[in-house]
Amino acid sequence: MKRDAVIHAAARAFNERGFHNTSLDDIAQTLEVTKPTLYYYVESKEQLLFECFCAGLEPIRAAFRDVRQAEQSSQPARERLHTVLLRYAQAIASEFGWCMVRAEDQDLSTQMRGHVKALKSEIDQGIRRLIREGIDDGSIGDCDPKMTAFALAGALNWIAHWYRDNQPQTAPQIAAAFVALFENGLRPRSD
Amino acid sequence: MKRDAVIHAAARAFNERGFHNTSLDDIAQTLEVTKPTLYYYVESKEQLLFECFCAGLEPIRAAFRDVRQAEQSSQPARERLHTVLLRYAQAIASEFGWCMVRAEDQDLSTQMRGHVKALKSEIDQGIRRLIREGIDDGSIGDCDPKMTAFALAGALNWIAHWYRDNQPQTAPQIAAAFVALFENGLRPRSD
DNA sequence: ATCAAATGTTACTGGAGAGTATGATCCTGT
DNA sequence: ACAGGATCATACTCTCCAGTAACATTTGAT
Repeated sequence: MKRDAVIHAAARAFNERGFHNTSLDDIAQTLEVTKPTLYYYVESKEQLLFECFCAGLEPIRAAFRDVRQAEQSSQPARERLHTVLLRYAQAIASEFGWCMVRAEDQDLSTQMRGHVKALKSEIDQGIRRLIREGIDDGSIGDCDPKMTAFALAGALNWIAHWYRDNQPQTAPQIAAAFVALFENGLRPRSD
Repeated sequence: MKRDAVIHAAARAFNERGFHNTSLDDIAQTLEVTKPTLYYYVESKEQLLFECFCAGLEPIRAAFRDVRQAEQSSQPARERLHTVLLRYAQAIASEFGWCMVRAEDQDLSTQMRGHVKALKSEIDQGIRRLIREGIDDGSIGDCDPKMTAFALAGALNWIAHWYRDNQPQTAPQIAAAFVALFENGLRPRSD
């Protein structure tokens, strides 16, 4: 579907220049078509942003589904969280990172804003739940799940602000370094 | 100086509606004046954003100056980092948080963009340095200073995305929870 | 009192860009 | 071969808003 090409081109453009500094003419030019062509595939600039958001979010939701399915396995929750965070980081480093993380609510209509909030909240709750499970099974030390989830997600979301494709580290390497820090903390460990 | 009132009003407006969804008329209305009055105090919308950025950043720079001055003290670097991060978090939770963290480079002219980048880099380098010192004096475990600085700053910067004044937790409480997590890590500790 | 400077206002310009009206062309099935 | 939908272009409209010109008023120093 060419519609996907439009979504991808939009995501890349938003990534580079931001939503308001990207005109539909810009996106069209990238695809070597004209603006009305875009309107054939999408009904407004706002919807374009929304689609980019959803496209980028999907891999993260998939990660949650996977660990949920493996829930019966005796794997401690901290390791399941580890898995989710790795995939989360890669999603944020994708071309959709900007749309998921930096786009402003105010650029969306009330309905879509509601959708977006619900999806974001779903992710947040998923992380909190894994943290609670970790506290229960002893794989995670005592902490406030809400604040901890904010801190973890924040550090990873921030990747969208500085990551570029020509980075020396690949996304998985960055994710691994981050998760190691979260797990071990700054203070040296004896074990 | 009334100029400060303009800066503050702009910061609050950008915070609530974003840069591009805020017109100068909006800001002027908040102050019960008209648009040309703003131009008496500031020469462009862009400069307004820049000033907000600088105003918000200043407390962070001050925090670095303070710990630098206390460098001779035998305080381990991890504790000095702790201090800086607490003040950093409060700065991000201020009304200037949006301007420091969410504003896009592309909304600034080339020169100002350069300025902003330099200032941000200065902060980043300061954090990295404290981390290196901590590794050297043994108060921080082995880690990559660059990635660690990104993770710490990212988690704190992210506060600007979700913090609202009516939050149950105050900014210092949030900061304390975050720093505790960074220091101890998720894995339970025996000590 | 008076004249600048400082501080504001009303009423514009100019450009950018989202979205559209209208019509051309291509492609597919019959 | 040709009807009709799918795909795309040209050439607009319309609104919003940053920035400005020209003019009013207030304030402070002499």
